[in-house]
Amino acid sequence: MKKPCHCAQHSHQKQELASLTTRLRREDRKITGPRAAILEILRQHSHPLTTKEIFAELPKGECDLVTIYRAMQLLEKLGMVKRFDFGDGAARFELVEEGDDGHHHHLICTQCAQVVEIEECFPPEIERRIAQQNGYRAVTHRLEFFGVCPDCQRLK
Amino acid sequence: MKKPCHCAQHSHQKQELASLTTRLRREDRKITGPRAAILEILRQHSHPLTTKEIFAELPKGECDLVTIYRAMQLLEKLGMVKRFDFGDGAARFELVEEGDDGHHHHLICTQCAQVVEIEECFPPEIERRIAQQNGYRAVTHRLEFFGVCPDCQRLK
DNA sequence: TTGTAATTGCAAATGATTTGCAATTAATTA
DNA sequence: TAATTAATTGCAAATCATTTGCAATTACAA
Ligand SMILES: [Mn+2]
Ligand SMILES: [Mn+2]
Ligand SMILES: [Zn+2]
Ligand SMILES: [Zn+2]
Repeated sequence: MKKPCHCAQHSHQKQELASLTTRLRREDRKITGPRAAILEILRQHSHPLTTKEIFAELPKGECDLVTIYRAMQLLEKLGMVKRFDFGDGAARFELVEEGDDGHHHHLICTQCAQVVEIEECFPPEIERRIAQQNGYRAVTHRLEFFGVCPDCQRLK
Repeated sequence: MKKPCHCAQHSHQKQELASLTTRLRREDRKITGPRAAILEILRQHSHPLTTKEIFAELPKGECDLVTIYRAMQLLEKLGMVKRFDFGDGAARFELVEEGDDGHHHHLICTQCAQVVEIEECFPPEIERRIAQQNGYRAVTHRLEFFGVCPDCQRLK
């Protein structure tokens, strides 16, 4: 049996798993094998995953693809994951910290699909102006960047 | 037979239609009934249209839905239309002026889907910084705004 | 342990888009 | 103007991601 590790990094992760299951139970949801496994996989990745990428990482037979689709719908509704759209027809999901809305953007390589998490956001003042000029309320945006990553430039 | 009209507006449209067919022929493409009809519909709209919106506007029996899908693929490849993704599963297309790449954005009402064409773009200097910091080249972006339009605010 | 609502698997349905293929046609060419 | 041919089209069927119906299973509160 492994000794439990209490370093900052791992205690953070443990914390997270507990808080995730708590969030589910708070909504009268059950912690099931498939859900725990899905959350675990999402926790191990810093970039958004497609439904079938999650499926592929799951020990074979752990659960049906449909179950993942249903889980992602639920988790999104509960605000536990954020859905992203890279424009290739498959939705991607990323875990969201409690209390956060998960809004952020990515830079995706058009050749190998490598993903970089982006800190920058569309300037709020410009967005406010756009909303105001058109009389729209509660305006937000979807934004993703595309380009050629360093590796793919080399292979040119 | 109707007399030809030479007012600014119509001559502009004629010009455009001619230039559109020219662009096609330049690539050894044929000007067919369906294509002319599709281009004509696109010319009459200032917002992007889905394939089935185009289909619906076409005189019934004018052409098959598949033909529109194929036409949009061709027109996109030739740079005559720009494809947009509002995240609802259906691609939208807008005519692009010759020599232009059609890059721009929209503000979409999340309740009634009303669309506003947006002039603003993501600040180039910030995009340049994002590209540089990550070693990416040829970086561009996809960006759409979402909010509640004036009409839908009233109906609240 | 029991009761019950939540969850799951499996098959089938959807909806958008693509593909195969034989018949049709626009645009040359003779 | 008629013959020639590559491009185009219609129709059916195939794909792909995602959703839905339903009966069997299960988490978990009492
Ligand atoms: Mn991310
Ligand atoms: Mn537009
Ligand atoms: Zn943003
Ligand atoms: Zn832009």
